[in-house]
Amino acid sequence: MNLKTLSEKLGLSQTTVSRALNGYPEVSTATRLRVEEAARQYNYRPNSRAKGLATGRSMVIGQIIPTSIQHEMVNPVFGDFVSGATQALAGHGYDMMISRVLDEDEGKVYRELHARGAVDGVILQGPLVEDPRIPLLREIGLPFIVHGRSTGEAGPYNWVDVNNRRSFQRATRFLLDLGHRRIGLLNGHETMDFARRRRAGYTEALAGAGIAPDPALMASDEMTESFGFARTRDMLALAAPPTAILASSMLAAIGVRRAIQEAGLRMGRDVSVITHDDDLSYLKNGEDVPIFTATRSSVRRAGIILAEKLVALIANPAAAPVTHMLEAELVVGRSTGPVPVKG
Amino acid sequence: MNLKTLSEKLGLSQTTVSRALNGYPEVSTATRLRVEEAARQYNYRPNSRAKGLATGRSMVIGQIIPTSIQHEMVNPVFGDFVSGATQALAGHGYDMMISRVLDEDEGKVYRELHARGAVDGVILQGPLVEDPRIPLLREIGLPFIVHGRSTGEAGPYNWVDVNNRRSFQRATRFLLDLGHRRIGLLNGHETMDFARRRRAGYTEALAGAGIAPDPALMASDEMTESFGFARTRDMLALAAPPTAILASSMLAAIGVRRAIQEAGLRMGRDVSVITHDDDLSYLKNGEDVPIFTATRSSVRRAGIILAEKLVALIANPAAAPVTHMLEAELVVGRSTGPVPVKG
DNA sequence: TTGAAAGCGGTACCAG
DNA sequence: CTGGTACCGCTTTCAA
Repeated sequence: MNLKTLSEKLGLSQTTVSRALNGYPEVSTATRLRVEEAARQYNYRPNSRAKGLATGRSMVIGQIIPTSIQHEMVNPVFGDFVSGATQALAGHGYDMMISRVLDEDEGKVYRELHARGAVDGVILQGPLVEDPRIPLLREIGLPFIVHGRSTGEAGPYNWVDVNNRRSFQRATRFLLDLGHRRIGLLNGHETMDFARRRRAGYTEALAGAGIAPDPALMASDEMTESFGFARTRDMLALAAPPTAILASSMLAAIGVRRAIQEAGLRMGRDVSVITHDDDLSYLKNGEDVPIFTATRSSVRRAGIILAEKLVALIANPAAAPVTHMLEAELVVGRSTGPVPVKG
Repeated sequence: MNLKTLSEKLGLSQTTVSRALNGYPEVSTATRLRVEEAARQYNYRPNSRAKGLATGRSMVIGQIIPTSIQHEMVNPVFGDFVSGATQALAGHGYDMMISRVLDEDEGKVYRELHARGAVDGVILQGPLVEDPRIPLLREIGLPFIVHGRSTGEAGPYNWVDVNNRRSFQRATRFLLDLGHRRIGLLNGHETMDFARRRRAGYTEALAGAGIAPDPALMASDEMTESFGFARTRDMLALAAPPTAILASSMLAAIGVRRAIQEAGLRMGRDVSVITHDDDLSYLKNGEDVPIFTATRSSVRRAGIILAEKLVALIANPAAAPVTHMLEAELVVGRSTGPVPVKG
């Protein structure tokens, strides 16, 4: 069923039917109701491509899958982000399109998406320090919003980020307050902006306690389970092992926990772990592990907020840059008293 | 840059330029080269919507995000599937569009996608036993391929699935061969077709060893970490606890490991765990934990295979139904000798 | 081998 | 308040 046949059935012009369906005021109520009824009856939906051609907008938002370069695996919370963003976009009539790049040349893809008119805007994931994609998107004039920020980027841009620095500062301070002095940091790749900020928060908190950061307690790499495992094992083998560890991702944390277990130690007794995670069963079940921030649900929420901002941005490109800072919740466990400090 | 201005710059008609760019044979080589050069120079890309309008195809494949109903969280391997599928689709000029439904009425979304002409085909995720979406898609005539199968579906349909039954049969048998007699199964919701098949494989293997399945050792629910934790804890508290556990997902397995640890037991010594996982560091590091199948990479591979089949299917709708069975690898650990059996 | 023109299915301007 | 018509950018007959 298309507009032409629908209007013929109604004995009206395409113009009138279109207007009735799109809420234009100059249509009589009687006609509007009649048209809406018929549209419902025939299950009419305007063709997306035709509509897009006529209006010059695609009503599609693009996103490039953030795959880790080495293992071409996707962050496990990606789905949650997409779920949130897609839901929010749908509320404004937008669809979400996913792309992927094999090589490093993400710029080529953005250029092409724009040239084809395939998307009205894009979401930029996993920003690096001094990320070249930002000036590129600005140059080609494709509306975009960044999930995260990019240190070193001078110009204005729109972003939604979680307060990584502050979160890790608080988490570190929390551990310091419990009496820990040797705190390990398993961080993401420090080309990634978020990782840089997390380390900053960590070292700031240490500095506040008069502790110089120990390179042997800081690792940064792709956040896989084996990374978490290997580095934790190394750290636990040190002459002065850490009594607490900050893990920057769910996968890494799994490795951390396993390494602790294999070393014959117990989490929350011999070694405290703070990590991004969202399963509060740790707390519910009395495990002495403070949880840092609710990744899965917060990522979903970030997707929603980000999508809303992007839609607003496209509607009004002249508006001032949009920024939004999410504060991570620091959910702490039942360990109100100090965790026994080893060594 | 659009076709009109490009052809004007070349002093050719739109027709000729279009033909040259789309590889039609009736264009002289000289013209073709000239056109291609100009297209490159001006970075010309045909407008997707216009092309789609003219050809009647959208060159877009749709997919609805499989969110778990209760916790609205997305399977962590979803991103890997999308990554694989998107990559394969891109090779054929297709884009991937993601949708999401809030209510149970996925059918409405399919109807709309089809009516709008937004997609040329869809990928169906997470099929249930007797899944109503399959007859629905058939009815509305939208090409589709199922990731998994649906027991009880009489008509023909296209699918790509992993051999869940056989995998769990082999895994169970492997444990039986090691001397285990009490084997727990943490399964997904058994409305899901894959969960039903996994249980079948499990019970078949037990039957082969003359063991009657014990309801106290079988749990099935949404595969979260807390599910894995809680049910494992329950099972370990039994008078006759399991000496091995089959966990149906990565998240559940995390919970399993934690419960084992909390009970003061050691994995691979007191309790063996077989699970879907892909981080081979377990093996590399000598942990006595057999790994069942490489989820992340195999899901990615499934995405690729599925996308290829769907593209072929759309190109030739009259062809016989496409089916593809993936055999899961059973990667076993270093425990060539029997694992000490407790109790 | 090339080009003119008629769609594809909508939107939106301009009349009436 | 309603309708005629000119696009939107591309493909595809049909003629030349």
